Amino acid sequence: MKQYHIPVEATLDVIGGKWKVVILCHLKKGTKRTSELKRLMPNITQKMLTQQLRELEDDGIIQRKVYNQVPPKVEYSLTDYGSSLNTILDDLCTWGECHLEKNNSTSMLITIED
Amino acid sequence: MKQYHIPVEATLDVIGGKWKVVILCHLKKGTKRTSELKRLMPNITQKMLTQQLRELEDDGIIQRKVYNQVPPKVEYSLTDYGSSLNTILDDLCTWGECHLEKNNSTSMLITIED
DNA sequence: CGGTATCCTTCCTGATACTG
DNA sequence: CAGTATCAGGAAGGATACCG
Repeated sequence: MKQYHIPVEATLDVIGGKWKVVILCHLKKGTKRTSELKRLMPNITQKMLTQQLRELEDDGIIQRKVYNQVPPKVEYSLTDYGSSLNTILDDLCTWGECHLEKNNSTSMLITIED
Repeated sequence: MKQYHIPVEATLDVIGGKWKVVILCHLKKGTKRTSELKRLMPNITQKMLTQQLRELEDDGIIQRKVYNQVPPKVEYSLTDYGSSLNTILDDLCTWGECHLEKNNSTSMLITIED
């Protein structure tokens, strides 16, 4: 069993992956299909997207719903437990916005509209 | 210039390093010497500790104070700007505590007393 | 459309030695 | 004490091709 030295390490184990916070920020706004997530994160590879989604699912943060149809359709959404991260996710987003403003670098931001 | 797709990526660029949140959680409780940080994080290597501290310093999150004496003494502390992360750090810690409790895994936690 | 498998690069670790 | 340097090995992440 894994051993931590301070509790925050447990949080990082769950949301510390390179793309997990970004994925959760998108899912916080609502259910998304795999292809939607991919489009919202142009720089993520298919492999990493699947991998990070699986780990979040295994930790009970997100829910995976498969529609048995052709072509396939898979939807991801936050679980109730995952929603307990909403405050943190909001604060992380807000801090990022302020950080960008502070550096007069709003031009650094490209927002892909939903 | 770096391009982001959503603001939270800017936050992750600053505190997304493998050990940065843990370091910041320790510094939030007060100024620490290098050796203290090393003791609080037994699993971090000297190299990574120095590296993560440098990056945090470059981003204006922490302050490095060198005392010109023998043996050398170096102290690290949060800057005012770094303190703007305090709420986030607290929430991350709290969530980790709840997560550990939920999994009935308080035994997973080893706290090294200051 | 969603996911796997393979290969490759980069980052991180561990150990050790060395400097001011 | 704090930091740098080196090098080997492992883990995490990325690029590409392929499958149902």
